[in-house]
Amino acid sequence: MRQTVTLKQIANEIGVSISTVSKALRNSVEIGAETKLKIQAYAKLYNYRPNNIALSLKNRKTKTIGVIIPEIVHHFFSKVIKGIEQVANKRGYNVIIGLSNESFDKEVINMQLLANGSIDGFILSISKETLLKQDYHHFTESIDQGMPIVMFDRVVNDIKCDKVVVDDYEGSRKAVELLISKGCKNIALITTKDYVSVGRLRTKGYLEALDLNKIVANSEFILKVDDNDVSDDHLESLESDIEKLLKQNKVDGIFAVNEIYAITAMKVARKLKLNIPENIKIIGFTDGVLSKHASPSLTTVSQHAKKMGEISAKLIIDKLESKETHENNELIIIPTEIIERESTL
Amino acid sequence: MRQTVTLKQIANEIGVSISTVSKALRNSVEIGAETKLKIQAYAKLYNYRPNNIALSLKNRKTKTIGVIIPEIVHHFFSKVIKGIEQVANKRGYNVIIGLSNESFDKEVINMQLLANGSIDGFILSISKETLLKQDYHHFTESIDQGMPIVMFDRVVNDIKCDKVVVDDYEGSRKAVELLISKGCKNIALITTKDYVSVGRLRTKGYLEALDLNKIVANSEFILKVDDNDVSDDHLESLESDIEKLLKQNKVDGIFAVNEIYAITAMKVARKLKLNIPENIKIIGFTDGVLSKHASPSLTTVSQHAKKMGEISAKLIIDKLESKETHENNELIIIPTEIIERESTL
DNA sequence: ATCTTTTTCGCAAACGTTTTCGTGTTTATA
DNA sequence: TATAAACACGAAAACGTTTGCGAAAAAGAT
Repeated sequence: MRQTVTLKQIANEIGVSISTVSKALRNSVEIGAETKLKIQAYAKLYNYRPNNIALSLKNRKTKTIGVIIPEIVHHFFSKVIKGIEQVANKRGYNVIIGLSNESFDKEVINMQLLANGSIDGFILSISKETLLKQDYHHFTESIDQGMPIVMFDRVVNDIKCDKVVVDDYEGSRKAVELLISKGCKNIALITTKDYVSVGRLRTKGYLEALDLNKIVANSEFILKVDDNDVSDDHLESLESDIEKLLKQNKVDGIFAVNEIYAITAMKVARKLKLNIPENIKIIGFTDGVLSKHASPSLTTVSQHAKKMGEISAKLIIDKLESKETHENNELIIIPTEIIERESTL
Repeated sequence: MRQTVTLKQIANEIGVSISTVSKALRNSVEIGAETKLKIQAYAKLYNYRPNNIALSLKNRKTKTIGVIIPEIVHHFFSKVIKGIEQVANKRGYNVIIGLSNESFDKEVINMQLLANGSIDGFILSISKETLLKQDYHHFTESIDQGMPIVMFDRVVNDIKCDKVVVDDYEGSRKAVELLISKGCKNIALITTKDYVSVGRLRTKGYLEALDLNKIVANSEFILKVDDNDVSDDHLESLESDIEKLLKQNKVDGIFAVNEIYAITAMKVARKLKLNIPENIKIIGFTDGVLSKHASPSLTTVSQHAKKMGEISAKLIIDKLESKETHENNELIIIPTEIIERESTL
C-alpha cells in the first residue's frame, strides 16, 4: 500500500524546503530551472496531488455545493441533480447530497451538518413538513452566515435568496385550456393540499383557465390529496376518490398536478371502461418516465427539470465567485412546455 | 451578516487561550467550572460549531463517502443512493455524488477529483465503457493508496474489494422457470451485450432454466441489445427487432433483463394484438416504477436496490472504522425475489 | 575589487482544530 | 512551615497547503 505523498515528503526526499516544492510544482519563476525539473519529475513519479482538504482550509472555500432535496427516488429530483452535477462539474465543483425525506428535522440537521465548512453554498427544494410548519429559521441563519442559497421548485417568498421555478400557474392554465380546446366541458382537477406552493399555483392556473373560458368551477370536481401518509395507502384512497368522482359526474377531462395522480386517474378510467382519449382526456404535470411509457402515453406539462438544475447551479456558482455582496436576488421563471401525447388526441 | 465564529475569536473575546476554549467546549476536567460555564455560554450564544474542514485535516478523515454511479436518472440507482444515504447519515457520514455518465474518462476524472482527501472511501458501480475497455487501473490505484472501495451491481472480479450484487443468475433462472411453470413453451430473451456482467449472468440463468426443463434453446429467441447509442434511437430499433421476433415465431413468453426492455416488449405485443398474459406472458428484471404502474402491471425480479445501498454503505463504513488491514474482501449476494403481477397471471 | 542587481531558495504565518506536555498556582499533608 | 499533591491553564505541534518577505549566493556593472 503506497500512501499518498505530500509536499513535506517530497521536500525531505529531495532535500529542499516545503515552500520550494510548492512553488516548483506551481511553476513559479522563483525556482531555478534545474530544481524545478527535479521536483516536478519526482512529483509525477509519485503521482502527487494536492490535498483538497488542506486547500479548502487554506482558501476558506471547498468548491463543493450542498444539495438538499426531499426525495431522490423521484424522476423530477434526480433530473434536477443531473443538471446541477453537470454544470457544477464543468466549473470544478463537487456536489454533496442531503435528503430531507420531506421531514423538517432532517432538513435542519442536514443543513447544519454541511454548513460547518463542508460546502460553499446550498441548492435546495423545501420539504413538505417545513412548508407546513412555515419555520424557515435554518434558511435565514445560513444566509446570515454568508452561505448563499438557491431554492428551486418548492420555494418561499420570505427568504432572501435566488429562486428557480417553473411557471406553474401559466403551465396549468395552458394545460387546462388545451383540454378545453379539445372539447372538454367538465374538467376535474387532482391536486395537493394548498401548503405546497406548486399545488396552490397549479390550482390557480386551473381556475383561471376555466374562468377565462366562461366555465363555472365546480368544487366537486376538485380533489385535494393529502399525501402525508405512506405513499401506497394514499394512492389507494386516491383511487377510490377518483372512482367516486367519475361515477357521480360526467367528467370528460382531468388535469392532475403530477404524474402519479395522472397515472392513477388513467387506471381508474380504464377500470370504469372509459376510453382515453375518446371518452375522457387526461393531462399531467412533469415529464417523468411514466408518462412517456404509459399506454396510452400521457400528455404532460414539462417542467424542464434538468434545465432547472443547470440554472440553479449556475446561479449559486456565479454568486460564489462574484466579489460583490450577495444582495440582489434573482427569481428565474422557466417557461413550461406542453408535450402532447396520446391521452389528449 | 454574522460570520461564523471560531475558537480563536472566542478565546480573544473571553481572554483565555484557544486550547482552553477547545477543552472547555469538550467538557474537559482540566478546565475550572467557572471558566467552562462562561465559555460554553458564549459559544452557545454565538452558535459555535467546529469547522468540519479543519477537523478533517486534523483527523485525516472526512467522514464522507464518495459514490460514483453511471447515471442518476434511473430508478435503480437512485434507490441505491437512498439506501446508502440512510445508513451513512445514521452513522455520521456524508455522501458525495459523482456521475460517470457511462463514460470511462468521466469515471476516472471523478474518482481522482474525490480521492485527493475529499472522501474516505468509494461506493461505485462501473460504467459500461469501463467494462468494455476493461481498464481498471483507477480502481487498483485507489485501493493501493489505502482508499477502500465497495462495488455494487456492476462489478468485476479482478479487483480486490468488497462487492455487493444481486443473484442475477438465480433470479433469472427463477423468472424463466416461472414462465415455464405457467405453461410457456417458447420463451424469448431480451438482454444486453455480454460485456455487461449482469446481462451475461441473466442470460446464463435463462439458458440454465431452459436446460433444466429440457427445452432446447433457440438462438433466434435471443435478442442482444446494443444500448451504447442514444436511448431513444435504440429503443425504436429494439421495437422493430421485437416485432420481427414476435411475427416470425410463436413466442408465448418473454424474459427481459430490465424494465425498459420489458415495457417495450409489452408495447409491441399490444400492437400485434397479443393479449397479456393470455397469449404471451412477460417478466422483467428490477423493481422500478414503470413495472408497478404499467397496465397490465408487470411481474419482475426485484433487485432490492435500496438494500443493496444499505449493505454497501455498511460495508464501507465498517471497513473505514475497523483497525485491521483491509485485506479480507467480502462478496455479498443478495437473493432476488419475484414480484408477481398481472403480466404472468 | 567594490557595489548593485538578479537569481534562488527558506522562514514563517495562516487556515481551525485537538492534544500532549509543561508550568504556575492553590490546596492538602506531614 | 516545608513539601507534596491537585488544580487550572497555556504553549506548541500537528494535519497539508500557499505566499510574502527576507537572505544568501551568484552574476553583472563600474
